[in-house]
Amino acid sequence: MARLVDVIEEMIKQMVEDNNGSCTINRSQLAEKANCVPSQVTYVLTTRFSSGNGYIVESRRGGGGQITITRAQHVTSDDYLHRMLESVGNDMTQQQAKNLLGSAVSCGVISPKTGALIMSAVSDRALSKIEPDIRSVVRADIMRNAILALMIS
Amino acid sequence: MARLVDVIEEMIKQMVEDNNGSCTINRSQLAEKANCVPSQVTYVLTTRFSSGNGYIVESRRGGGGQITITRAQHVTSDDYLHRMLESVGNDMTQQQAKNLLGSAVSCGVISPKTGALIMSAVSDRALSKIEPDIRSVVRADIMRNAILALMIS
DNA sequence: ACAATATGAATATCAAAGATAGTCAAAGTC
DNA sequence: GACTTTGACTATCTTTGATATTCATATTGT
Repeated sequence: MARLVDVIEEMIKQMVEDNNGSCTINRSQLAEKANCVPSQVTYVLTTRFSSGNGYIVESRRGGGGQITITRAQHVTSDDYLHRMLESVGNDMTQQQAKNLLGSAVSCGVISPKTGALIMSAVSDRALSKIEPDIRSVVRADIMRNAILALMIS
Repeated sequence: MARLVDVIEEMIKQMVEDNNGSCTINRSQLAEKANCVPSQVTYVLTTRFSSGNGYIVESRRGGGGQITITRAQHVTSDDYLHRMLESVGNDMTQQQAKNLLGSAVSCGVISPKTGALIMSAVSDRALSKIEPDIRSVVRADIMRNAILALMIS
């Protein structure tokens, strides 16, 4: 008996592949199709389509709400970014971020401007309201999402 | 299922573009055309045509009342970024961020790539580890820092 | 004629209801 | 013990409608 997670994961991946690397779903509808509660879809998305897995997930609530899943495309020159992504661990200090971005800039993978932009987003200053004990975890999350955005666009 | 907000937003944008960056509407008439209550038009104007989105909305009540929507012309991108920075309040929802960046992209102030990059950094997904009650405050912090980075570089 | 007021015609506001998606913890499964 | 499944509760966005506000014009009192 196939697990629900696997069924839903397959359904979504199918839709993404059938649609040029991106698809938009309605959570409740998909849940009904898969015969499960809506939050199960959310669970699958967070465990199988996280940024670490190479996907970007965007959503909107409210009337006509929807979820869009996009697969990051690995083009040849994205190898560096790919490794960069993998090298982002569970947490990341400001200094680590600076080093990582500095390397990418000096390799010409990203422009100095882009480097400065991302650095500003993960700086201690930008994250000052976050409790110190989870700050570097959030920083890693943001960094991963930023790298994915670079890979996609 | 198209959302009413999207339909009305499109109608207004079309009229603005068809008319050299500015148009004057009659709220009740537009509401009738879109098959909705008049206040829905007001809602669209406040959520999609705010000054943060690069529009100026003026209105008059009473007999012959009307609403004029004008696309603000931002002379320099620096100017635009300045206004953008000012329009970031104490907190910011994901949707607000998306609107703000979308406007900047469509005005050509930032590239789609940069827009996607910043969006990824302030997405709910990137900030999921932050407690919900301060998440939008942190989002605003990051957004402000990112805009500053754009202004500097 | 003039000023004050009443009337009708718009738009603004705000809160309630509706429609989705997210969160989290408890229970279940392997 | 880690992963999955469920569902009650929460957060966010949209839609609707009742009420308030504003403006132009007509009417009235002197």
